[in-house]
Amino acid sequence: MRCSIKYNWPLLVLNSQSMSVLGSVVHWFRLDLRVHDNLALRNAINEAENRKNFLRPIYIIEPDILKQIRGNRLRFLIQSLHDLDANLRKLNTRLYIVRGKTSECLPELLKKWNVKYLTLQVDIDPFYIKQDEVIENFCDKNDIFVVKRVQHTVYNPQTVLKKNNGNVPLTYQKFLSLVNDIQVKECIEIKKEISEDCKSSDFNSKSYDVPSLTEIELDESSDFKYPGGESEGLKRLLTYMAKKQWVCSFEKPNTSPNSIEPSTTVLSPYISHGCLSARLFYHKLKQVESEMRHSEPPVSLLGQLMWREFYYTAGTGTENFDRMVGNSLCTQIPWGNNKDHLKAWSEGKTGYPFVDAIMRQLTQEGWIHHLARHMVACFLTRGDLWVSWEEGAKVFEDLLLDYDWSLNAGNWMWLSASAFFYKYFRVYSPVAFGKKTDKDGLYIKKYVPELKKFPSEYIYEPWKAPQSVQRAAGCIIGENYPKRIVDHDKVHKENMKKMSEAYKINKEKKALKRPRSD
DNA sequence: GGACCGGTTGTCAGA
DNA sequence: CTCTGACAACCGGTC
Repeated sequence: MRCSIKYNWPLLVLNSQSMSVLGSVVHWFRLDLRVHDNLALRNAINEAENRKNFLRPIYIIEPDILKQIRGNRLRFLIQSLHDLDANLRKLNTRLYIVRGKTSECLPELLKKWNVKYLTLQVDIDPFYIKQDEVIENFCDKNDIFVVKRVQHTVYNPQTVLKKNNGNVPLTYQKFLSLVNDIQVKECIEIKKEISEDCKSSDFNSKSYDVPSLTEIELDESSDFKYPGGESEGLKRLLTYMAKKQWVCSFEKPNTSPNSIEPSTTVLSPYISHGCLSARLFYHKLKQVESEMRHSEPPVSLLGQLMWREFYYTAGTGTENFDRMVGNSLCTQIPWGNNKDHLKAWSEGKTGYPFVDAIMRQLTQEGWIHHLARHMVACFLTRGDLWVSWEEGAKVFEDLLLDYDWSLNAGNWMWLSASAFFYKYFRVYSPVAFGKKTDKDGLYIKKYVPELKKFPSEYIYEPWKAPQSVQRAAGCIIGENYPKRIVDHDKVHKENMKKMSEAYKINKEKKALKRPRSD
């Protein structure tokens, strides 16, 4: 179990000055790329100042990550690191970028720097859990005190699970009832400049600088829609919180998935990277809501934040949460394995313009509206292509700026009707759904420019356009834009039957597992 | 055990 | 333009 450890050593234990000068305190940044509301960072600063130790806030860039994540997310990360460095410098410290494999270079540095105290944020992604175990073992053996803080969510998922007798709350309402009476603590502030004594001799070394975008072969010149960083995140938060009427009347299902400019806040990339504290968002929302009548969860803005908490709780309390097999929450469904369909979907070449527009916006900008995610996730899985939600989740992991381990797996299970949501007969139509908020298909015309000149009448179903219309629009279906890869009307009904079968088997299995009461 | 309720966000036809 | 029911009938939580 990962919980924060309280630090109680009396300060008098270490009183030799020569000893304390040699020691270092490290705060290890991962998914908490901010100075505000960062308790682990403040713990590190206090410890360094009290003991006159060197303070080294670090971030580790793994060589693999440059290959693993695509341009948009990598760019967001690098921008966030630049901003973090700048914000740390305002406090008279800096960010030390370390390059290498964490399991190798971190123990080496902890020794080299004579680190006595390491602080970090608890993260629940199995990747981090595994990595942390290695590092914590090393620290244990080398008398390095480790302080871990839960600060990526408003509530501590472990606390919520405990309140539910160790069980994962399976409905949103149940989750809300569990957190209803939990008091949310105020945010942490770090304002005071850090003492000169905490600067090590290598403070000005360029070798620890944040790499430039050009250095890692990313375009620096373009104007980016969602620049990374704490400063951007805070600015965005304050801009939206100032629109009090908008905040209080927000209802998610009434926002548009296909407006040209986002109809929601796009705070998610900042929260997922920890550029913005979820708790700060919570308190700001509470403050605005206290002033007037407002919408309520699940549809309100606060409700959106609670969805994140809901999935974090489920992800924390479930083995193999990001997989179907071995995942107790997930209905076992015999998904197919059509690689061509998966490829067409991920590249925005399904022949369904609305689906393709969404996938292309995702590739280009790294963000799509939540309901747009519904559309394409349903289409890939239970709606049309019958491809496993795990495949879709991998593509989202690659492309989304706001990629988050527990939210990604949780939402994919929701949309594929594998967990949390079960009304599999509610299928999104790739033709009808987008029309509700964008009758003329302006969104499609922006992201699928081949179809720019198509008349609105055919923009959602270009295969229906007569040859003469296709020629006039300069786009022949099957040549300049793909023919649709499946017939939605036909295939979604077949898939519903398959879902029904899978549910039936699932039910029988569950009945077998249930202990008999005689 | 069983009945009932409610679930952020479906679609289509018809009133 | 908004509302309704049919479609076919899911699940978890509660009493």
